[in-house]
Amino acid sequence: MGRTIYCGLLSETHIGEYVRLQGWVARRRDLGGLIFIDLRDREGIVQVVCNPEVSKEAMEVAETVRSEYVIEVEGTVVARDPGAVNEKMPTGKIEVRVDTIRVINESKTPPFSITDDTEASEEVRLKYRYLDLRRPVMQKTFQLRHKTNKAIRDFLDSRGFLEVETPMLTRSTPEGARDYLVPSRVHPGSFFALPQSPQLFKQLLMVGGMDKYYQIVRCFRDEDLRADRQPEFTQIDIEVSFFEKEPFFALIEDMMKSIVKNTLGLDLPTPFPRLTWQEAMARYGSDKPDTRFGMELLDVSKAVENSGFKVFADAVNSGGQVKALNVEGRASDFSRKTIDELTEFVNQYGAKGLAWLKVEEGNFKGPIAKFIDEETAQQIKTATSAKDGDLLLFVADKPQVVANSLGALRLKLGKELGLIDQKRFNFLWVTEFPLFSWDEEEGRYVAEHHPFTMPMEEDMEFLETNPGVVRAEAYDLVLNGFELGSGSRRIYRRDMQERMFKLLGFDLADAEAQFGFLLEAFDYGAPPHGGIALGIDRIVMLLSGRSSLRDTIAFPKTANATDLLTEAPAPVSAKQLKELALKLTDKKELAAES
RNA sequence: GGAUCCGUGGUGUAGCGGUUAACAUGCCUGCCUGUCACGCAGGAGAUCGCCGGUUCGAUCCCGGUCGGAUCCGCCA
Repeated sequence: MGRTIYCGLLSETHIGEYVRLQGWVARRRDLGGLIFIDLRDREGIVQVVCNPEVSKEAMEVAETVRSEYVIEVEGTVVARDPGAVNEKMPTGKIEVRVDTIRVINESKTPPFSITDDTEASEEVRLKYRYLDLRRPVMQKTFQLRHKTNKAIRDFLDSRGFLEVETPMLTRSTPEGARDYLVPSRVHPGSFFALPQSPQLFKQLLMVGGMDKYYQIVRCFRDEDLRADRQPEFTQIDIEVSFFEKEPFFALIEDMMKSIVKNTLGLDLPTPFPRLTWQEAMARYGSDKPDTRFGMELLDVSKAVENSGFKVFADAVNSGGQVKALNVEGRASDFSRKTIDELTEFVNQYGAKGLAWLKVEEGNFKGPIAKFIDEETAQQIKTATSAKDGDLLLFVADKPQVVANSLGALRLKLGKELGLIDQKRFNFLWVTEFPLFSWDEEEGRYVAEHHPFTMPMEEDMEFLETNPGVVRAEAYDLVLNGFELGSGSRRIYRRDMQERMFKLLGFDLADAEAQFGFLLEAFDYGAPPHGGIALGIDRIVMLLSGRSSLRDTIAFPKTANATDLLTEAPAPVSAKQLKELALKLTDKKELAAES
């Protein structure tokens, strides 16, 4: 016979009821003549009491149980004496007076304490992930993740969307992330790729008349990891036919509203603010700005272009810019040593230096102050609104370096100075992304979003003449400085798609070989369409206030792309390799040859 | 591919060119009828990640390697 209720759901309303509980021993307090057990299950913890005056047999069993034993108890829910109430526990006003205990399974002593405040390193937690998952905070995260998925499905169902699955074994296509490859046994020498996203399939579903599609789908990218990047991750992938931008933005806003309402119970204001990519880069130095605090990038290029400080003037006159952050009122918090550390920080982003000025009694102070003439000083003050007690931090460089370094510095300072309101959820659309970006390595333009993105109508004329300025009908949804996902209106005509491939430097035969199926599909009445894909892991991470994607994935990979629990990846047998017609080369030998 | 930080009883940390390798917690035993981080008394528990070098002597210094974390590059 099963449980009658979860431990964590018991409350004063159950006083007097006879219950059967099944769970894990979180803690045992043996007072000699009385034993308390904190019993834990998915929903929480409740205290059960074994008293020989109630049941001598139960007492004897209770003496043998240890941490993480799986037990079943039966007994009566009773109110605790006023003096024995534990205000810190949700179930602290009651306890269960035990009649019988049964040990269902014993447990070795766990390697770390199964509590929210466990001290165990992440390495240990991942090795014993099944124990880590028992911690209440993990249980809550995965309940939140479930609610997120359910909110998405309920919402999209109510709007007439169909969930359609697409292949996991598909073909490798050029562009984009490195593929995870799967060798074909039936076709030696040929490989499937695991999908980076279902992009082409969802477009084909539109050609296939599905009209409104969504899928909660696993995606794979064989690139290096970050705290917010895993090699396999889950997207909510959405595509609609007869796409129109405004209704579509409203749809996604309503979906996010529904997610936040159904998980955290909060009402999200809509519509979300929008920034063009240009403006985001100019003001925040990022295409995914965290708008929970100010301290925006301030352009002082005009102010310093004729100044006596050569570093600044030269930067502007060679096509670069000079921008500043105004750390308002905090000048006295920054010593030379701390500024030196900030300089090292921006060096990582390619900035050659970090100039600074403090404002004291209306005057600039600092090593570069002597190079700033009075007129320039006035102009800098006007451009930055600098006043007494402020610290100005400058980077002079190419626009991209200025944006990257000051954008990152802004975030770092925002966090360290406590400027960020952790309770806020600042959603933001970033629109009008560039269609292309220049790839130094390849010496050609590459698609900023992907090669199926529609250029903006008004920029079409520059496609061949000045591709760098062409904007795309592409947009990102950003939350608190994290990119939740990207979408776009798609190309749906063969001629436009072929033009795009040409611009990307594909020769027509290659394009035909790799994307012929898509081009051919466009020949058969493809409807205009567009969509978006949002990272569910990241959504859950932000909603649950965690700082690592690993905390939102049941069995995540380490930074080194391995699984410490199963020890995957692992070598395979010679027989398996032979079946797949694969031969291994020594990686070290390979490296030596090249 | 690069940078930085970390690796010492089960867990989390301290430590020092020669120590009986320290502390907390956990674990074991005993006592304890209102605890809830129970308390008290006692006890067990460490190849100081691995390999090599320097040294009379290395957990400590140096080099390499493996593992973990964060960031840059990379991630249409």
